[in-house]
Amino acid sequence: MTKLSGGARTKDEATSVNRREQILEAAVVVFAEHGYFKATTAQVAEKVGISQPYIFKLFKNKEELFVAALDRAFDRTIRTFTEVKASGEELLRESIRVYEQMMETHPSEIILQVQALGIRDEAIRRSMQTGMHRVTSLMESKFTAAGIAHPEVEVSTFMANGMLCHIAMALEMPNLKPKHLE
Amino acid sequence: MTKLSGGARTKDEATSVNRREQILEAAVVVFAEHGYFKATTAQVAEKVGISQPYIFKLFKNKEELFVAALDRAFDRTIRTFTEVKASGEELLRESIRVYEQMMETHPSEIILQVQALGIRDEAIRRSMQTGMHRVTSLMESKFTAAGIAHPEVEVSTFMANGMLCHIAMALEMPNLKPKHLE
DNA sequence: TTAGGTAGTGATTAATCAATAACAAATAAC
DNA sequence: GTTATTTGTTATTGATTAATCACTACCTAA
Repeated sequence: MTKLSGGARTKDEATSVNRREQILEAAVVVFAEHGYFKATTAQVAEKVGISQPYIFKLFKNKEELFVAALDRAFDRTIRTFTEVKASGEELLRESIRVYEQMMETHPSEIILQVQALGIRDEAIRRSMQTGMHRVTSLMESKFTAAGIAHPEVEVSTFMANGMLCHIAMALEMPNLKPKHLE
Repeated sequence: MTKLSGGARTKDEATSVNRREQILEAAVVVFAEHGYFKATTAQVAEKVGISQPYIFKLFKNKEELFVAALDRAFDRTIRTFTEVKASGEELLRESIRVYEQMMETHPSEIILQVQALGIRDEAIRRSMQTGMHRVTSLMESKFTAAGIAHPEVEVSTFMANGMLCHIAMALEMPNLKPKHLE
């Protein structure tokens, strides 16, 4: 086997870095399906194909695992919106488009964000706060750079409709989705 | 003591109807503070001044208690918006006003609604669905009766901003509140 | 060849809590 | 004044599950 440093090994090899990723991927799905408290670390482990205790070698506790999964979801959100290259008028339309795309490709991460809204846990709330702040700030700078008239108001409306969309999905109420999207 | 039927006795008397109300009032606060899963029936009981098992004489289980508390929160929301007597232009402004008032007078019920968004439990989700539907339908009929141009779109925007407001409160992020409110 | 690191497991536990059962006291009814 | 009903309590348990501990197998570098 070739000598390799760090995490740059082949994909199916079990480095702890790979395991972390696998666990996170499973955790997002399990947490989204059952909710933070009902989901068990055993379910996550089973999905990955490892033993339940091993999760605690890579994550300090269940809370930290959830926070890491949540951060992952926000990372994707940020990345998705960052990649939007559109100017002026089209920025809003294009942002909505990629958002809707993300709802289809990564529904569990959306559900996770909705769940985190209601969890009263300190660490999770902080993670949620910074996540929301990151998205808001990003959109504000993009809207401003695009020369949109009242960026603050537009971003606020964008976030409001985005959250209503999230909620419609989490509650399985398609009729609740923002109306002017069509 | 006068013989009375139903729940129309003096307030400090311990009829099961009164107890139900007391328990619900306490439950709203306890659930809002700790979240559905972390909150214990013992905490609710302590706040009322009764024993923990007695709660199960009046509510089948914890889930039913939460659902009853949630329904109560939506009942108030509905009542609040129903009482708005304003026509045309002013309906929206007045609706926002009473909503903001409710956020100050009954914050726990708002928090409860946000929490319920993320709970994956069947019964709770159904209750949340009908709650959201009731509010949406009510506002739609009011907006329509007031002769507002595109009632569906206006209601959707109203709901979106309302939910963002809820979220801003639950996350303690005042900056997240809809911008055009000021 | 041995010393050390990485990846992983099985067994267990300590704590928590919803829910039940069995009992008691007060109130109302006849 | 005795019976029935409502209102409540104490004691207890059954189930769940995050987290720890002690241990093994394997690889690799000197």
